Parts: sequence; structure tokens; C-alpha cells
Amino acid sequence: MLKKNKREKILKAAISAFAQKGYHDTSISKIINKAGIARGTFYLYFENKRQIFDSILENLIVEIDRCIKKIEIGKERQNPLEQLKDNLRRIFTLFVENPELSRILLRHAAGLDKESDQKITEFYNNIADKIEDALKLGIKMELIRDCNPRITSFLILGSIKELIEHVTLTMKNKSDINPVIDEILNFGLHGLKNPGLSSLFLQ
Amino acid sequence: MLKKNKREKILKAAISAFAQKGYHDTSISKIINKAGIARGTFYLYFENKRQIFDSILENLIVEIDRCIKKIEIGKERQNPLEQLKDNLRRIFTLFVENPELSRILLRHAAGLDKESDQKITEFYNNIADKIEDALKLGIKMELIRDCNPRITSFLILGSIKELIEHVTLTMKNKSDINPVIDEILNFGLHGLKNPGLSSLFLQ
Amino acid sequence: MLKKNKREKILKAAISAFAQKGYHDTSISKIINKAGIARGTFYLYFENKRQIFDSILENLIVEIDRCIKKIEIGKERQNPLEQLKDNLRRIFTLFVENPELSRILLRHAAGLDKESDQKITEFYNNIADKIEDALKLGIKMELIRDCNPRITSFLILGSIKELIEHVTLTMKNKSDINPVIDEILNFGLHGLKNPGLSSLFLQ
Amino acid sequence: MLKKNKREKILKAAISAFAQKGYHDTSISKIINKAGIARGTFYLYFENKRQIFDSILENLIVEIDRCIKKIEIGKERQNPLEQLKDNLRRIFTLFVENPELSRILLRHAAGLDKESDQKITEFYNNIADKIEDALKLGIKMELIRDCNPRITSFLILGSIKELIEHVTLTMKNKSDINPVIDEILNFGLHGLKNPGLSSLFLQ
DNA sequence: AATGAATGAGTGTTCATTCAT
DNA sequence: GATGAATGAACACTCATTCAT
Repeated sequence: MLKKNKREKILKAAISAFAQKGYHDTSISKIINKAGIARGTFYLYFENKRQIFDSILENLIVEIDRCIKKIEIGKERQNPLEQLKDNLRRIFTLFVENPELSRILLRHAAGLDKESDQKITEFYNNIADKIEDALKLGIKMELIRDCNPRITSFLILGSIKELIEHVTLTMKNKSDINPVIDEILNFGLHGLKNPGLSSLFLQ
Repeated sequence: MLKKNKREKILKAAISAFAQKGYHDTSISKIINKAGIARGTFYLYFENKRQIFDSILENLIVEIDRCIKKIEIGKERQNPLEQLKDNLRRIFTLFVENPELSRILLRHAAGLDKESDQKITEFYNNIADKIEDALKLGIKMELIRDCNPRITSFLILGSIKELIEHVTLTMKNKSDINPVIDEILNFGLHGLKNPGLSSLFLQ
Repeated sequence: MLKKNKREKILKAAISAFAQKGYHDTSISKIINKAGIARGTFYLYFENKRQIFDSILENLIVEIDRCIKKIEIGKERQNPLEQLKDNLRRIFTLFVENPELSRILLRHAAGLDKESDQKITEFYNNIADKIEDALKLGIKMELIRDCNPRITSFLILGSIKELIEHVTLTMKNKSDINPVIDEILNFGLHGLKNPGLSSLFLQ
Repeated sequence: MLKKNKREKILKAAISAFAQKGYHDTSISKIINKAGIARGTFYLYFENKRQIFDSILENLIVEIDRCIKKIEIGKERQNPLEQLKDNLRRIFTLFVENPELSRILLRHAAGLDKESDQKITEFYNNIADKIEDALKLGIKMELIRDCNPRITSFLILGSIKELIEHVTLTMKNKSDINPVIDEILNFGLHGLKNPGLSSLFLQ
């Protein structure tokens, strides 16, 4: 129990440091000072600087994955749109409640090295895959118009990522999440063109 | 002339190195080896490691800005949609033709330090501002439905950024750009819902 | 205790190196080799190269100051001449016993940079001030003839400095100090003119 | 003639730079900027940085030597005291009129390296030798009381050096030299003790 | 388990000197 | 003679990691 506590303490210190300064500008000294432990102790709980960073990232990725539930159709399941909203709500809540982790993932995780880049890329591809699957299902069910589901999945992924970054920087109160999500859905479902406009005009 | 050439040579070497390994994992030694020059020569053309990185980034930012022309309405101007397409075409072409620069901007520029982060943030905010202005104009002209233009600008920005990253990693041939742009526009204008579907179903 | 020892070891190595080669021709490598420690260890005990030099100098200045006791008149105090002799004896002993420190102060400390120069100048001015005060007291007590005490203080200071430099280069045995001090005092008190000589001859 | 001029220009620039910043803090860049010449040109006139410094120093040493005329007795010669005064006057004038050179000799010349140190030492020893010779002559002629002429020569040399340093830092006007020289002579000849005082008191 | 002194490979930067033009 | 771009040896300093206590 004590051991777990100390590990947590170090993790917390590291998260705070990495979020503020990024990987390279965070020294082990900074982390151990924040955690109030000795230099050697750090290496009892983590292999090295890189590993604690990866560990933080991995944790976050798992958490995010947990937020995304496959959208399924069925009597016992909710309206697919509602399932989608729930996914978004969980993800936004996770990020707003953990702005430091968000910062690490969105600002500092990319570009560390080949290995790390690959992990991040894989993670996003994974999400893109899930979006793609959902799109394909939607198309098959004729809920969604015909489109290139691969490209579209990245469009959706990108818009959500960017909004998360914007929101975690500006929003402190998670109660404001719902209107943001509605905006995403409106954008994604209906697009921007004025529905009252003659379709001739914009083509 | 010779002097210009050498500067270019160093820049090219640095761009290649930074793109591959990022800022921190690129040593001056690597750059000068790639450029085939002596250590001291580097410092004849650039103040220090940081400055050459900033210089590369600044250059790219200027190039990107040059791709984005304000969308304007008028007899002599093209259809606004066509203007929008041209903007996107220019940007995608720039990135596809300069995959290394893209990589530096998208992967390695963020998270270097406070100052650099601010510059990047400012750059993106600037673009978001332009998108926002265009949206407001579109709303006023009733080409675009009512929406939160700030949030939507980030949605659009994000979807484009993500697609650029995806495209520069996978696309080698710039002739493939047009269909991608069409996909973006379809997504942004009409959204994803199947227009044949009863609106009741998806609300 | 161990820690103190290591600091002393580094200081000793640095003093020896600086005395031999001066500040600029002494590299950190030289110091750590002499001290038998690793590069990083040096920086555990001293901030940087400059600081260890300043530290050595500062120490020496304090030691020298400690040698100089204010000459005071009073029943419990010795003959002022004896007090003066004691001051000189302590100073010469300090220098003869620490020829390396002497060398650093007299040869290598001046001309390092503005800041260092100022410190040295201040130190010497300080001593000159003390000499001046002593002179003024002596004049007031009519032990000493009328003279310009400021100028004279520099004459005295200079003669002692030069002799110290000469003595530390040539004298190994501190038992030889006394005659030297007598020579200084004779010179300073009675001057060089032959007292048997008609005063007319030399004016 | 032109060639001579350029050499002079470089020398002047170097003297000014060395006087201000010392040997190590003066870069070739500084010198050539001050002199308004190109990098390579410097090396047409001087072998390297060290050589121009030595050259400056050597020049000054020769000038100083020229100030010092052997004190000789004879019908055609002036009073020896007057000869001594003339020597001092010439030296002080030289230094006061060339404060930069003074600074280089007194502050920055010592401690450069073994070779340079030796040259300086030799120069001062040379002067001390001359003083010693004069002392010996004075003793033989019974103008000067018995003393250790070697030690005393350093006392005299030191007092003059220190006063020169003080004077060049504070005195701008060479007309003020005479009283200073009188002070030196009074100090050196008669010492400081009050002549009216019973000799018992101070022994 | 905890400590923190010790390590040393690695890096950015400077600057006197050279040499082709 | 004059130039100044090019050179590369040399150096101070950092910091993740280790290991004896």
C-alpha cells in the first residue's frame, strides 16, 4: 500500500512536470523534488525517464480507449446517436478533468523518437479505425451518406482532437461540455451549408 | 551566390535531420555532417541550433500563410467555393511537396518550450481566425447555416491538420490531392447524414 | 567529513593548477585529473570554473585580512612597532607557507575581467586604507613625520607586495622572514640616506 | 609608408583592446574591427595574437628602459639626486601619457604563460638590478646608509610600481607628477619616523 | 526499501588561424 | 597586398543513471 502510494506520488509529480515543460525540459531532479523523494528511489519504481513517460502515456491511452464504446444496434442498445454522444462526452470529460494528461498527449508526446511516434500513430490509427468501422456501419444502414470512410475518419478524428486541445486550454468547467458536443455533431452530421439555400448555388 | 548556396545546403541538411529525429535528437554534428561542412561554418550562417530551427519554422509558416488567400465576394472574384478549394489545394500541395517540413511543423515543433509553443499556438489561432471570419461572412450571406463560428473554426482546422498529417505520410503523388479536397468539402458542407433519410430518424 | 575532504581535494588540485598555469590555461579536465574525480563531481562542489577561482581568491583575501590587526595604543597593547612587525610577520608567513596561493593572487588574479579586477582593487585599497589610518595616527602621535598619507600608503603597500613576490619565489624557509621584515622597517622608518651625512649634501 | 601606417593602426587598435579587456577577453575580431581591416590582413602584419601582445609589451619595455639612465658621478653630471628625479619624472610621464600601455603592463601582462612571465620577471629583475647598482654605489659613496641592497631594490621597485598604478588610474594631468616624486624621494631617503623624536622611542 | 554522492558520455559553442580568390 | 569564408581543435557544462552504504 505504501509502495503504491510512493509510485503514485512520483507519477503525479512527473505528470505535472511533463505537462508544464515537456519531456526534454523535465529533468529527473525536477520530478524527484516535486515528489519529495531521493534520486535513487526514483529508479526503484521506474526503469528510467523514458519509461515513466511511456507509462503515463500508456495509462492515458488505456483510459481513452475505455471511453470509446463500440456503437452497436440492437433492441437493448440506445439510439446510435446517443451512443456517439456518450462516447464524446466521456472523452471530453476525461480530458477536461485531466488537463495535464491532455497536454502531455497532445503537445509533448509527438516527436520524441521513432518508437514513441509509432505508438502514438498506432493509437490514433486505432481510433480512426473505430470511427471508420462506425462510418461503414452507418453507410450500410443508410444512416450515413456515401463517403470515403478512411479519409472521413481522419477528418472526424482531427476535428475532435483540435477541439479537445482548444477546450482543455480554455474550459475549466466540465458542465460546458454538452453544447460543444452538440456543435460537433451538428457539424459532422449536417455540415455547414445553409439548408434553405438552393443547392445549385453552392455547387 | 556561393554564400546563398551554402546557407541553403545547411538548411536542407537541418530540415532533413530535424524531420527525421526532431529537435533534441538532432545534434549539430549530424547537421554539419549531412551538409558536409565544418563545425565553425555552421555558426557563420546561423546563430545557434535553436535559431536555425526557428528559422525553418518561420519560413514554413510564411509559406503557409501565403497559400491562404482571403475569400472575397465580387464580380471579378471566383465562386467562393472555388476560392476555398484553391486555398486547400495550395496548402495540400505545399505539404505534399515538402513532407519534411510538414513533419517538423506537425510532429516536432510543438512542445519545444514556452516561446516556441506560443508561436505555434499563435499561428494556428491565426488560421482559426481566418476560418472564423470566412464562416461569419458565409453566415451573413446565408450561404452557411447558423453555428458557433469559433468552435467550428477549430473543428475545420483540426480536420484539415489531421488529414494533412495522414496525407503526407501516405501520399507521394500530388495528383491525388483533388479527390481528398472534395472529400473535405463534402464533409464540411453537407455533413455525413444520409440526405435521403427522414430527419426524424437522426434527431 | 568525507564530503569536506573531497571539496578540499578539488580545491587543492585547482589551487595547484591555477598557480601553475593561471585561470585561462587551466582546464576543468586538468583540475579533475589532479583531483582524481569525475567531471560531474566537480560540479557537485563548485558551480563553475569561475566560481572555484573566486572562492580560492576570496578565501585568501580573508586569510590575509586576518593577518592584519589594527595597530592600537594602550597600556595592554604592545609597542606599536612590535604590532607592526607582528602584522608583517603573519603576512609573510602566510605567503611563504602558501606559495601557490600567493602566485594566484599576485600573478593570476589581476586582469581576469572587470568584476574580478574590481574585487582585487578593492582588496588592495582596503589595505591601503588601513595603512593610511595607521600613518595618520602615527602623525598625530608625532611618531611619524608629516607626509601625504594616501600616497605613502601606496608606497608602503607596493614595497611589501613586491617583496612578497620576490620572497615567495626565492625563499623556501620561513625562518628567514625576520631579517627581511627588519629590512622593510628600516627602509620605511629611516629611509636610505646615510644619517652621518650632512643634510645639505642630499637636498 | 602605407604599410607602416597599417601596422600602426593595428597596433593602436590592439593596445586599446588589450588595455580594456586584457589578453584573453580580446578577440582578433575586436582588434580588426577597431582597426578597420580584414581578418587575413591582421596576419600579414603579425604572426598571431600572442605575438602582437608580446610586441606591444616589448616596445613598452624598451621605452621604459630608455627612461632609466644610469646614475653617474662626475663633474659634467648633475647632482645624483637630480639624476634620480629625472629618471622618475621620465618614467611617470611615460606612464601617465600612455595609460593604456600602463594598464597592459601592470594588469594584463602577468600570468599569461611561462614564457611571458619569465620575460616580465626578467624585465623587473633588470630594473631591480639597476636600482641595486645605484644603491651599492650610494653606499660606497656613503650617501646611503648600509642596507641589504637586493631586498631594498625590490622595496623601491614595488613602491614605484604601486604608485604608478595608482597614479595612472587617478591622475589625468601630468603636471601633478612633481609632488608625487618628491613624496617618493622623501619616503625613500628619510623614511617616515619623525626626526624630532627621540630615537629611543622607536627602537 | 531508501539514499544521494559519484559518474562520464554527450553537446553546443567559440575563436585563433588558414588559404583560395 | 588584401580579403573573409572556412576550418576544427578545444572547452565548459549537463544530466540520466549507478551503486555503495
